[in-house]
Amino acid sequence: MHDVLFDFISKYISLTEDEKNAILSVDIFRTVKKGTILLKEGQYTKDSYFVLKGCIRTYYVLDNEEKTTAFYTEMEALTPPCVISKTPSEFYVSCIEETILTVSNADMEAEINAQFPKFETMCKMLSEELLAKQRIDFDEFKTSSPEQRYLNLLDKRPDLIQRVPQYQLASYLGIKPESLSRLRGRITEKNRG
Amino acid sequence: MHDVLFDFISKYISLTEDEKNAILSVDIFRTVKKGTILLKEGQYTKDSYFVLKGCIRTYYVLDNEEKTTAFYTEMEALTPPCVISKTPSEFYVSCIEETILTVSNADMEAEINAQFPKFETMCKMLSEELLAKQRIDFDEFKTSSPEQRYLNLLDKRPDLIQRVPQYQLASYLGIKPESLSRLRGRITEKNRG
DNA sequence: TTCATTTCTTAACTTAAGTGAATAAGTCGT
DNA sequence: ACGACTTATTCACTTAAGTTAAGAAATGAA
Repeated sequence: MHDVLFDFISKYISLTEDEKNAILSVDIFRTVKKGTILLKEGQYTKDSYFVLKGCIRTYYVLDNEEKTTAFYTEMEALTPPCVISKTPSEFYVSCIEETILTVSNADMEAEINAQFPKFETMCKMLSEELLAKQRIDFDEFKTSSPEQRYLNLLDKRPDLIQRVPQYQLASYLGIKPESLSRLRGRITEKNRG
Repeated sequence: MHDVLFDFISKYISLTEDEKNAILSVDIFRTVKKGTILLKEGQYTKDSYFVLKGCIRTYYVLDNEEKTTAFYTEMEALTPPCVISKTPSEFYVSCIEETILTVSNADMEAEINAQFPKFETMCKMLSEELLAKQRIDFDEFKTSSPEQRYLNLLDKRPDLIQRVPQYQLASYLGIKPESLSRLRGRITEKNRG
């Protein structure tokens, strides 16, 4: 299981056995079951998450409706904005499936940095890469219709459509569940001709 | 003029005179006039931009139509995703107004880092902060209607509505220029009763 | 100032998303 | 297997965005 973490890290920097042990000695692996809420709206937290296996999502509750805005699956990391801004969280984080993840914070990061500074370099590379990736996603979202977004998702992350309830996918695509259902109908209609 | 840059940096780290000089010795200040294209689709580049005064925008050309997705004004930084991914750029960067900015790349950054390592810490903080900020923006975009987005922009960045042509604001809001014009009419209509 | 070009508005029409409500299908725990 | 609850579909209706096209307003250059 730890392999997933080290495979991920090795994309950025190479690790000696000592360094691996340094990480294992501080890092906390957690297994959480489906439906567990890791973070609630209004809570303060310093924790970042890294998904080793499973799936978590972030959602807001607006006008008594859940608005899901992101999913994190294998090898994906989430640092909630409230960790950076030191304000109460505006969203919830919950587990869609039984999930294995690491939970870490700035103190732990500092502890690892103290033992090998290249860890900080990795963190910088990682957040630059995430920033660029998210920028592309945002641009794609802005420049395409709900239908194009759905087809794009089908192409890029087909697994999500299998493992996630449709009403959660709907807000992720910026529309209502009824519209997604209709839109899907329209597409299969087309494909039959 | 350099003050804008140092004011910005001082939000993250404090600088000695020597350190300021180290930055000035490598950094390149450029003044570019309205309409100048800093980056074209298909080009390779290693350059990041930091706006000291003025405004630049990023836009795609899709189906022969410009799709503007972001604006950068005073104290805002842009590292195009293609710099990170080392692929040709998917978008254009151009100046909306006469603009003063710094243009820097990883080599220059390394040169500064060599002289004072806390610069890297600042870069990490900066990209983490930008990531969090962009995440909030994306979530707001997903969970609101075009009209709410426009009203939100009016509230948060009223300057943009003044300095940017409306057809560029439209795609930034995820709609067509005609729809933005109509939407604005609807709003002023409401406000008169 | 004048002309050309760019940007914005308006209108009629088409298409799709939002809304409210009812029903169907699927899931979970006992 | 049963009922309770959650999730997905469907329908009729409303609202707003996309499309096409024409014309008005603003901008810029000669």
